[in-house]
Amino acid sequence: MDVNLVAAVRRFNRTVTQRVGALDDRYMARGRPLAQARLLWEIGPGGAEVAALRSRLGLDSGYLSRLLRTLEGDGLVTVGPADRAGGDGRVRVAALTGAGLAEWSELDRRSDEFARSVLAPLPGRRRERLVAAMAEVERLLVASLVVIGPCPPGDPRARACVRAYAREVGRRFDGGFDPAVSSPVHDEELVPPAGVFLLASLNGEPVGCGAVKLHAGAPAEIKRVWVSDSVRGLGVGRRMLDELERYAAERGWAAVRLDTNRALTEAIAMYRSAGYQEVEPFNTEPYAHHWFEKLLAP
Amino acid sequence: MDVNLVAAVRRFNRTVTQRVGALDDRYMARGRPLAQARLLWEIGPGGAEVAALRSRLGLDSGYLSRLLRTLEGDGLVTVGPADRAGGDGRVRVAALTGAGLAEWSELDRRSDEFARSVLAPLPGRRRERLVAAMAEVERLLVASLVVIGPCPPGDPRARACVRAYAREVGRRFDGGFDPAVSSPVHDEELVPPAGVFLLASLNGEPVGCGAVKLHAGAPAEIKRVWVSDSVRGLGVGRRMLDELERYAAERGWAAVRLDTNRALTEAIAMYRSAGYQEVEPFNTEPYAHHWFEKLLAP
DNA sequence: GGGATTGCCTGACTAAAGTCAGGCACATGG
DNA sequence: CCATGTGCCTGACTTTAGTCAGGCAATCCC
Repeated sequence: MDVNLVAAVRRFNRTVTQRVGALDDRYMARGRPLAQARLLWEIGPGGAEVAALRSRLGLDSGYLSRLLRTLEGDGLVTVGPADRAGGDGRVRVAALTGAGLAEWSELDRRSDEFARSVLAPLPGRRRERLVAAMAEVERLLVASLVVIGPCPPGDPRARACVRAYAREVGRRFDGGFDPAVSSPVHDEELVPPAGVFLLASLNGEPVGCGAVKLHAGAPAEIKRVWVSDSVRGLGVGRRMLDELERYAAERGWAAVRLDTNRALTEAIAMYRSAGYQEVEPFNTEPYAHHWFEKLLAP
Repeated sequence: MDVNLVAAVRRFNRTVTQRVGALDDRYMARGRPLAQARLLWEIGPGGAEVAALRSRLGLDSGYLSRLLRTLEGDGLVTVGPADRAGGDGRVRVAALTGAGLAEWSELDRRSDEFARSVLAPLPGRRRERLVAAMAEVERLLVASLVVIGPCPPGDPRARACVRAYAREVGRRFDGGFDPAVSSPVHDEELVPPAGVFLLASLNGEPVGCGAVKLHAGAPAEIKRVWVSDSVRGLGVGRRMLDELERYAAERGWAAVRLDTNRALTEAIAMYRSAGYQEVEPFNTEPYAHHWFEKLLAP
């Protein structure tokens, strides 16, 4: 990887995280310990479950409990049982009191003020360029936060991805898409050792999927490669494809293949650029127009 | 200010400083307290004076001393008197030992690795776009770190700016620039109550200057407005002008004026866009081609 | 040369952050 | 309905970060 690019990223990290980050903290914690301020902020006007707070802030259970007790003692927060009927009686939710809400608004105001202080010294044009550049950095950084890993096909997140996939395909195919007509894929085929289902997640939210079936005595077959709109163009599809190929290659398969619909033009371009060759139809999938195959390096 | 811009900056701050910043810290501090790791890093292979470390890291004198003692105890650092002949016998320099250098290299390697991990998931094109956007964000953020404040004209930083100003003017004027020919400005004229000299600094380094003389019974006169190349285009000149005008207005002056050379085209454009009107020559400055005046709001 | 200043150090603190073990109440799956 | 697990809590700790006052030696400025 180009050394100049790496150096530029390092410079950016240094400038931005140290200076802006540190300043941001000072703005947040108004006399209050930073951890408390962050917690108060994270609870927010709508309240939050204690478990959610723990995972969002990455805090130890005991430490969080103590922080909540302190805020409760200051009259900013109330912690009580979740009042959802039929809910788990163990989970507790934290909510802001009137005073807590006032405090939260103050934090919100300060956060706003800080953002303004970043923009204020710039002339109008540059302001817009800064914001545009920030949006681009943010969007592209997201790519490094997407993690791809195996997931049972029955998992709700996996199901959500497959549904999103079907919805999109239904919207884009000329004559719509009827899952009953397409050749079916059963969950058992996507569980090791028969195959695998991979999920791409961003901060725990599913943003893409892909699967491979390891057919005995035939090339492995890639299915259901899908990437959410929110992260399209960030190379997630390509990484998914790489992972699926790697899975097959590591288990001894020498080739993978897949079929696709002519409406999915970006997908087709990606397959070609990833080294897939168009081949004669190898199945009778009614929605397919193109069939691809790629030989895997051993 | 546009609410959308503010919201975008806040989103950026949140994503970048919290996620990237936190990760960066984890990468840095390998088992060692973060403050120690940062200090080790800041000392660097070339060593550093203790005073410099204190100001760069913003640490309390006692705390820094203790940190150095700890690193010394771990055999990573040696602290000794500065060995420059004729140097101040009180200043001490910290230097890395062999083990310290190894540790430093490891930190460097990790920092590199982290930068790579940000770039790695992206396809090549996007990688370059990310780096370009980062560079733009960094550059434009710098504007918010520039502070403008009064400074005695005899201060070495002020002198450095005035020298840089004269150098640049000498380079750009058709026939060069000879300070002896130009109408002189004496330090006393730029000290309250006669006038003021303002310095623009970025992290303590001078990056621009400007001065105003409060003539009795005449418009105040703006002199020596200069901005370093490194921060040009970020609105620093305009801010400097605003501050100088404010200074004069607050003390009861109703107008400011200035003269300038035709070679300084951006400056002339800035004066016009800031509301300055071209007027007849009000002095006999040999290097001036344009004279401007602006009425100040009371 | 003597008083004030500066650079660095030590001792004596405090507050914040974070860890760990255990305990109670509720939930869940046989 | 019992064993096991989960969510939250408390008590008892440690480590890290940071502050403040004072002190010594070198230096600077009359």
